[in-house]
Amino acid sequence: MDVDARKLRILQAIVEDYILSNTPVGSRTLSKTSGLGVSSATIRNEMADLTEMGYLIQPHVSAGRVPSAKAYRLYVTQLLPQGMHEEELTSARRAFTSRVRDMESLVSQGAAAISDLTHYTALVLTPRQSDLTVRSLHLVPVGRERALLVIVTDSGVIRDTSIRVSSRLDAQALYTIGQMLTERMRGLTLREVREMLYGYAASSDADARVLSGIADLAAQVEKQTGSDRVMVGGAHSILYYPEYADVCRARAFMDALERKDSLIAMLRQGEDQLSVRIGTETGIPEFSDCSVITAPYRIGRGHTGVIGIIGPTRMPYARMLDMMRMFSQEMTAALSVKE
Amino acid sequence: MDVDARKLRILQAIVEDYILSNTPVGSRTLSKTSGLGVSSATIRNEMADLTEMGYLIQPHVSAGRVPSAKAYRLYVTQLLPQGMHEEELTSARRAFTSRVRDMESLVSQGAAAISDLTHYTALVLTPRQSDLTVRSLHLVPVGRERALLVIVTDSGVIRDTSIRVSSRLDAQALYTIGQMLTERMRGLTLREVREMLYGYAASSDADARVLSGIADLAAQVEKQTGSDRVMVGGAHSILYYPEYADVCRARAFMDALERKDSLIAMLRQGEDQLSVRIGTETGIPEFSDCSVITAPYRIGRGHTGVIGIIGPTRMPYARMLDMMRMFSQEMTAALSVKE
DNA sequence: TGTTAGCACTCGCAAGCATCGAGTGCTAAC
DNA sequence: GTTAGCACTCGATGCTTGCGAGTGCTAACA
Repeated sequence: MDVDARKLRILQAIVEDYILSNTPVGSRTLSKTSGLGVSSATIRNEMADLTEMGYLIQPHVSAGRVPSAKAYRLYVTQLLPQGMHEEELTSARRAFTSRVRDMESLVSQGAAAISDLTHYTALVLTPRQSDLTVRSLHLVPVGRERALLVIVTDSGVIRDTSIRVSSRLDAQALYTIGQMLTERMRGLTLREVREMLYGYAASSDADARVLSGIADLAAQVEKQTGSDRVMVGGAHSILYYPEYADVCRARAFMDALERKDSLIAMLRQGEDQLSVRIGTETGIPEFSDCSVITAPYRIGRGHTGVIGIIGPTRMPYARMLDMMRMFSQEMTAALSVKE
Repeated sequence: MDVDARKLRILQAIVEDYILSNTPVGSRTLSKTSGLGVSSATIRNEMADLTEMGYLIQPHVSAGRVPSAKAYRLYVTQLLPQGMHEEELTSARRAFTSRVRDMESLVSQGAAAISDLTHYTALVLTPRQSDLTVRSLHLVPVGRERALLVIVTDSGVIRDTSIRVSSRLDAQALYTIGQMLTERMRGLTLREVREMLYGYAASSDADARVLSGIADLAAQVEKQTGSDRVMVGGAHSILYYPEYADVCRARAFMDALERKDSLIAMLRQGEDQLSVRIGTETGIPEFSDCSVITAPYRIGRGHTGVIGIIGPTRMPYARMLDMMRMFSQEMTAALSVKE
């Protein structure tokens, strides 16, 4: 059997009706409201075909039809209405840019901002940074035996951590050490820096305090740069959708959000382009009734992070895709201006 | 009427039974399980008195009794069992200290750690910092026209923000400016620094770039130090309590957690000592079925932050009080070692 | 005078049952 | 190919009923 033009139009009407109403769509209501100009009986016939083909699901024999994941997939791939809601988009853009003005807040508050503006749960994956190259290193005294290590990379990203240093080192000495480290490490990747520092810790004949300081530093650098980090914003948004009126489901959803490693894997998969994953396509069982829209953002030369939203499969895809595309552009723009 | 010793014992038994079971406590079960050595009829008489006095509530005539907020208050004030669960406490202490090893993670991850260990929603209020005094300032170049401003205070707290600076300033110039600023501002409070910087911005005859950089900086300092910040951890913990099986209630709870200003006001109220607030004592309508336990922690000389947990009034108060006391000690210890 | 056994009574809860109505599938007519 | 008509399905709603945990009261007892 073939999905002809009329079937497509009916399917589109069902999906869009269901997205708004969250109740099974009946043939009678559809023939009245959709403006297709055919009677309910005709629509019933087509619906029977679409059900047979797996695009529609009947919760029970005397209820209307509900779109399946396959239907959403078809809808997103072929049926998305284009270029609407310009005014909504520009106001969201304004709200977003005014909130994430500086780079630090971009990643930490980005998730909250995206969630606020979409009313879905937002995910932000920070770029992996082991292969950024170092531009300079600085040591700033912050107290007895403590210094702040600042690493400036060629993408302008700062990683700063507090480390322990020898009490014999004053501000001037730390400044000099910073310059020395900069000279030796400029142009190396963070991974190389980490390995070099482990080398130092093993071979240097300086006193134990400096040794342990450097080892500390290496460990910190490794921890902070080697692995992806993911931020979740607005997890409670899900409670506003009737799909999650059951607390057990909401709980399972939120627990899944805590398992950062699987989230990271999911986000990394759609790393290079705007993508929609529907139901089981997410690869996470708890999200099999959800859809995930992800978009990459770039920081410096080719290092990508990912932003995403997650919500019930019943989602206004067109609007959300436009929004995510916009957020991605804004994040990338914000991060490249600051270099 | 008087609350005699036997009434107290019965009330204690009811509260503790209810905390575990979350079902109204009946006279028959109580006489069998509590080991009070009196019959159910006697307990019924006492229960009737306690109900009349406002300590117990009857959901309906043929259900057992449920403790009122007044009962919890009496329980917390007079009836708390002392010095138990040492082993649980030490294991929690170990888990906590291993997770919040350095100062940066202490505040940001503290909320998550406390929530994980208590299974309640955790709150961490950062100390107000406008009256810390400055020890030194540093400017670190992080890219074209951008520098990292690091403020070191006498409590060892670092506030760092990224600011815009003139492109004509290289690393050496920034270092010198940092030294100059340090000389002028050492010993001033952050508030004075902010005002001084506004003065600079208004009066200086340097070029516009430096002016705007300084103004930027002043605004940032004001933003980051003037106001309290509160972190919420484990908001979804609430979903595990049957009291919040209704999604509407859970939603109201989480929405209330988003209103940071009222949270801050609540936390600041119990600022100086370990405190329990029950039901309406929290001062937040959405939390009128909740209890809040807060404990102060100290950073440097006298600057206090507050940690707290929030959950249903049906809460194992003795254990949680011990835990919060411990967390408060650990936070204070961790923050004073790092000075 | 305080405690206890006994008993009638209350009322939420779950199960059973009838009713309702939105929506379907099928058939026959257009 | 489309449509009107009609019997049928089945979840949702609402009502009744029986059950049982728990109460309050009374009278007997120590």
